[in-house]
Amino acid sequence: MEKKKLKTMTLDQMKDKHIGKVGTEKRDKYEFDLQLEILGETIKSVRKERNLTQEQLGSLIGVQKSQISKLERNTKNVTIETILKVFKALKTNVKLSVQMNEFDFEIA
Amino acid sequence: MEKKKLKTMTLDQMKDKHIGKVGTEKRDKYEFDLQLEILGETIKSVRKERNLTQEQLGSLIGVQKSQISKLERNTKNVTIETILKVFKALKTNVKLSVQMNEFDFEIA
DNA sequence: TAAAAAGTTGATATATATGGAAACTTTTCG
DNA sequence: CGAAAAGTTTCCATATATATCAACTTTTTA
Repeated sequence: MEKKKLKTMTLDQMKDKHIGKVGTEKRDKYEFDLQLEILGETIKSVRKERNLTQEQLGSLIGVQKSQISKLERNTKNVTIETILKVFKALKTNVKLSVQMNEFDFEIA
Repeated sequence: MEKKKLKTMTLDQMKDKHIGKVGTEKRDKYEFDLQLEILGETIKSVRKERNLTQEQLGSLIGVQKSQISKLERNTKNVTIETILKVFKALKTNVKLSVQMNEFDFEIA
């Protein structure tokens, strides 16, 4: 997690992406039904917002860029551990909400 | 998914668990940071609320009760596919929300 | 309190998620 | 356009998640 030379993202770089709103004001939030397909897209879009290449994200986690590519295009299923690892590296919080539909549950 | 003899959960059974509130009024919702430990507990608590045994839940999915036990006590990591399968059987909706912390992202 | 039901654990087999390496394609930019 | 950077894909190895079965422990209930 700790690196020697830190290059903090400049405000100008930020302005390019988030016009007007600054700092704590603007907080991007993605919410969606848990699906494999969407998850990959989300990783990609968060990574983009962090202005990272697949290679950079990979090195934060300790994997090759090809691995990131695979996760983003999810050709495969994913484990929770991987999800946590990726979003932690992206300094992004992940919440899971579980909502029971109705009381009409029935058993055989 | 389709079974011959359906035994719908009676309202009385429900009242035991959800005092006062009836039907669509009361909807249980669990929300938590995505963590392995909590997830297992959640499966268990939703299953209990559905008044199912591990064996019954297992048969809905097509696995043995021992497998459900392991998921609930999660001795292991879990894949998204498994999460989806379990909660679908429990007629429970699963949402994932992803929130970016700040703009203070830094790269080496 | 004994039997039945529910849940746990360990051994084991199999499927598949993770990951690297390298070649390849696509995008970016001088 | 042509080179560099970024992203993708294929082949492959390895770790591990899924799952069963059977024996065991714990809980429930008649």
